Amino acid sequence: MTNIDHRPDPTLPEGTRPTRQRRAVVSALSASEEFRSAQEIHDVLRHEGENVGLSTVYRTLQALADAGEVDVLRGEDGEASYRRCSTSHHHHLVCRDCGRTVEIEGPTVERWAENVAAEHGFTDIGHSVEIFGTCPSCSASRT
Amino acid sequence: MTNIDHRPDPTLPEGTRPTRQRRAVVSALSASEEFRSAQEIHDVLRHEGENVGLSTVYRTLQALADAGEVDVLRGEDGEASYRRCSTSHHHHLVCRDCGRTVEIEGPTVERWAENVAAEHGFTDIGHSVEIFGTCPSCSASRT
DNA sequence: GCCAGAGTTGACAATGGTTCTCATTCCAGT
DNA sequence: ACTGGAATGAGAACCATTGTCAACTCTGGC
Repeated sequence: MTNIDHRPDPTLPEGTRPTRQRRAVVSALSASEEFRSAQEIHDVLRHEGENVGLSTVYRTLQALADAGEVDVLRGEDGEASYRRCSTSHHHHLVCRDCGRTVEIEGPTVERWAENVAAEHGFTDIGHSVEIFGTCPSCSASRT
Repeated sequence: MTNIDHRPDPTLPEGTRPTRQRRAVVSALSASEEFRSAQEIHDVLRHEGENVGLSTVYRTLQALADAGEVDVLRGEDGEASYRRCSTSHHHHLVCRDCGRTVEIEGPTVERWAENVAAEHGFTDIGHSVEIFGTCPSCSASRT
């Protein structure tokens, strides 16, 4: 599957050892276009014969997330999902049926968020923006 | 971007019985300006002498959320928090230290989200926007 | 190569929010 | 009051996530 948008494979944070386990997690992430939960990644690795402990999967994903190497998305149920992402700041357009994701850039929103927050005297501003919808193919296959 | 101050007390969804327990949950929500987790509300009620089971608190909050009577916000840890909200569509500016919340309206973002999604052929569009920051009083009391 | 020590791992336990179960209780209409 | 369906609540179950800690494994220095 071609990588149309700029989403380089994640790289391990500096100062960490490139162990077999961590490489496996990274490669599992690289192999998938969609968001995967820690548990799913753990399963994938198991089926590939790569034995990696669940704790390690969690730890590695968290490290990657902290380093900004992967996106973290929280589902309605609060479960965290991870996906490789472009390094620049961006948001997501997610299909609520199939989970297909498009990365979005929006200078408009960035500025808007900054302004609104500043107006209220808030500093140290961050924001999260997710757009949900039904993607073309899913709305086509709707009975 | 306007600051909405009108936040009516939530009302029980139709077709449900206005029991003592449900009333208590609603009134607890009405009494608070901030987001409260289900557990917190349960505690508040307990201290008020209103005995309401935890399950019931969860059920009631979920019903209210489904009916759009309250806002649901998921913290970083995935815990759900509830607050009464204005009925119109809006977003939040949340202080990451004290949890203080300001409701935000942003026609700009609404339009932007619609457009972006439409560009990609997505339909049935919804979105979630939250802005995080440090509020004036919290940034003042920082050591 | 060998060693030492810090980094890393993983089986398992523990945590904690949320949901489920089901016997009991409450409500509305007759 | 009577009755059936809705609602409740104590506790168990669930399950993602985090903590524990002994065993293991890199890496740099010798």
